[in-house]
Amino acid sequence: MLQTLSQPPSRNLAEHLLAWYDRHHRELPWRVSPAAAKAGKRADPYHIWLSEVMLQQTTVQAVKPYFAKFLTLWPTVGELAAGPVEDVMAAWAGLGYYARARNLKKCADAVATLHGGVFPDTEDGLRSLPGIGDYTSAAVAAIAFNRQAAVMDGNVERVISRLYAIDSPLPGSKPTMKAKVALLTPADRPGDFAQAMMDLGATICTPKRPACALCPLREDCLAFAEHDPERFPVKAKKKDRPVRLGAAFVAVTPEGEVLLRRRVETGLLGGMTEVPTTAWTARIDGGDTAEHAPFEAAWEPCGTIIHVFTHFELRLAVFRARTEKSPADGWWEPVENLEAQALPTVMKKVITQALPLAFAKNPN
DNA sequence: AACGCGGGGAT
DNA sequence: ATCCCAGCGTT
Repeated sequence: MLQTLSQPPSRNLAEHLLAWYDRHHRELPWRVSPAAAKAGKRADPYHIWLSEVMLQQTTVQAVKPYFAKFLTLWPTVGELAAGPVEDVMAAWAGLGYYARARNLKKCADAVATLHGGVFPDTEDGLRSLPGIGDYTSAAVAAIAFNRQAAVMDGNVERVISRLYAIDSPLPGSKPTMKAKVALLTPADRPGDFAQAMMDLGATICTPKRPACALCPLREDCLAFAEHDPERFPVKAKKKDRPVRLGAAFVAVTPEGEVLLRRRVETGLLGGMTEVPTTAWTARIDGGDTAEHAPFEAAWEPCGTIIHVFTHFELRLAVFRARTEKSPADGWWEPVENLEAQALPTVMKKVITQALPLAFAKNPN
């Protein structure tokens, strides 16, 4: 015991956490369990990369079905690189942060053409690829390639800030916290250590009502000693969310086709598909919101939808019209094909408001 | 360093 | 209502 007590606490802590991880880790589709790893199974870098990009600011539960769909459509990074970006956008529709999908395709192209179809196996090499930043490069390097990289995401920030009772606010304290993680990360099993920290943050060291009684790091935790773990991490307060208004137009032909457009590649919902809308502004000029419709028709108001984005709330008045194919930007898509389009959630809300059965399994 | 960028689940 | 989620790229 004297030996144990005289060891650096960081080494003790990592071993303690890994022992907890061996018993309590979550089973995830892209994860190689410690038992399987001991039997010689290795993580597939393509699977780890794909899952990590999907998991950026996105919950495990939301990612699972998309991860399965992508592996079915594109079993290897080479097949993903060979496919058209439009198919990737359509498959990504609903998952959000669509720049990730464009960069996912760019990254697959770079791996295929610049790296012979094999992912770089170092943190720096990965960091140079599109859509891979500080977190994802460290995570893939550690989990897929067993590199001693310091992995820090929102979960780890919370664990570290509590462990050391860090009072300075995020994001300014991030370098300090990353240095702490680097000191804790073991040369042996760095990937499991990273996943253990994230599992701990996701299941025990939660934002609200953390289960400290079950925490393997309780004895080392300064926030627990203070009896107020929820005080951490300290964050700068965020701005309030403004409201933007606009109108959306769902035009339907007698043949059951809907007018669609493609949004510009950059910015909000970049490269995704939409129905025509007015600009989204703070106020709607006058009361006649149908005046900016894509063409003259008997536009019929059919209610308003509300959609909340990260930095503003959008309220769209929805208009519907039965019409012949009128000259307009975009294309006319049969209703039964809408499910296969790259329609973000806000546009599915608009279309459903105008055509309640548009996305039903049997539209009749 | 600050900001833009989705969508959904938990509280 | 509010917070948060295995963050990244741009300015």
